[in-house]
Amino acid sequence: MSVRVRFSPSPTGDLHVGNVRTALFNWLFARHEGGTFILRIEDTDQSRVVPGALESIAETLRWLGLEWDEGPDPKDPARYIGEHGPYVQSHRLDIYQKAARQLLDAGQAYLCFCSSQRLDEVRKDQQRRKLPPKYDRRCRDLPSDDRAQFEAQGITPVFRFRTPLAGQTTYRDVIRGDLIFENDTLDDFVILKSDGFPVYHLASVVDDHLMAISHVFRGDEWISSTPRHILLYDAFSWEPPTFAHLPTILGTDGARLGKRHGATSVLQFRDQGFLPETLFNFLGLLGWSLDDRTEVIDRDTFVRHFSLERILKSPAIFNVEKLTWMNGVYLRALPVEELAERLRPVLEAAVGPLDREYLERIVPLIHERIKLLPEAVALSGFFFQEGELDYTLEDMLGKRFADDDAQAADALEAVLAGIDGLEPWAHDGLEGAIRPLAQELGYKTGELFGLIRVAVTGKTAAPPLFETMAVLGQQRTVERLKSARRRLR
RNA sequence: GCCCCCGUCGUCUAGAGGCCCAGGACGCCACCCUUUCAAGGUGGAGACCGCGGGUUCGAAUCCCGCCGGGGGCACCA
Repeated sequence: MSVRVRFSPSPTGDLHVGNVRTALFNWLFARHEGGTFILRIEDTDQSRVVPGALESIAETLRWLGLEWDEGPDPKDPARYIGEHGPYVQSHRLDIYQKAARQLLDAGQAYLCFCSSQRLDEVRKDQQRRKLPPKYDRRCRDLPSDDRAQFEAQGITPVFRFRTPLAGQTTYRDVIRGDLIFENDTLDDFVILKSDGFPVYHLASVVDDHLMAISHVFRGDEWISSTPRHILLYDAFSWEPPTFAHLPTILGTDGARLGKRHGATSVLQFRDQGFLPETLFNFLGLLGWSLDDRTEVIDRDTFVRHFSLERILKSPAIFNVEKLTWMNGVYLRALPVEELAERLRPVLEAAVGPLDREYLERIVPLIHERIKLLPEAVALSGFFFQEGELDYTLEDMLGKRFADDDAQAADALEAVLAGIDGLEPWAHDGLEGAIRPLAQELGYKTGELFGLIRVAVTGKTAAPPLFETMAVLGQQRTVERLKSARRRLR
């Protein structure tokens, strides 16, 4: 039997890391098994649909390289890819209505005319009496006279599933083993709403069957709903798929990921300067591991080794610090030209159009110093700055020259003299001219270099001095040294 | 209230009865390298394996109870 899995988000907003981890595991399993990865949009609650959410979902998946084999065509919402479509549930209403009708005719479902007010009252009363809130089955065996009366009043009924009153419903979860539920803890849930839309349970069961889904990987918040789904498969005489309920991803405080946790949307992480390969790797390791030591894993290795057996049961807290470390790892692994191109948009937004050659000389200097793309701006800004640098005398003078402006000025003077007319203007020549000066003037190299560093970059922490001066160019370097000298007068 | 799931360093995890007085990674702290910052290297602190009982010659690993955390119980998904 061929492996067919689906990722089926609701278009209610951006995908957060939990959703995406679910998508990733589905995708990995499909690729590992040579199966099919399907994207399905579950928009049966029209009131919650957010415009643009579908586009955002597609963008997130594409950014991470989780391409789907069947699903909506991102280029044209009216079309779709695959033979089991459409893949947007609101385009499949007739299918669900037919299915609901089928259950009704078979006596597996019934019409319910109860108003939402009555339902609310029943629920409130049950809660007040510390009873589990459950539909009281008022319409389960409604005499046909009553039904005719309700219909005459023009009440649109909902379809409810006729849940067995006794017995057990069980299923085997690949990750958690056998799960057993008493049917009397379940109630007669709605399958078709009065607006003609199905409820999740019906829609997903019908679609998973029609789309020949073999494995359902989804968040573990669905564990308690699964018996309902099993009951539905039974009612239709369909073979249920294999279920695997993935552990939750929690926020730093151990609570469910939500608005209070800073960035949780994957697109936000992208905008903060994380690379897609970082998110892919990191999310792939939340609830799954390759072995006892490997942390950095490329996508081919993930695909090759992904296995159900190594999926964890326990929830994981999303640790941004480790994510940031990992981004540094991926950044450092990037070839210079590629990093330059990824950095270009970020830098150009800050300093304007960039010369390719200049950029590619700067990138190696900040390469192993950035963990996030936008950090490049702060780290390399002085390379692009025109005119005077902004720094304090205190920073420039450091401990050694703190009370001795005149000595600092003399030192700078000596440096200027040393590099005057230097040819070629490159690392080795600069070092050859400046390093001996420290000893001649009686300073430690670090003391002299520190002075120059701030004069030239405006910062106490910067890339290696001579490389920096070489890339910065003779004219700018000399200008800045002179400017620093002037400030000391 | 009822039902279900989960429980190894702060965090991500390895561990499927003896290899574990528990290994790796992030973070943290030292030291080394070094012109600063990074990167890299070495070392360290950090987990009485949620707690209490069993079973066993032997348990993080098996069983029971408890506690803690999370989820579900909608004409939401």
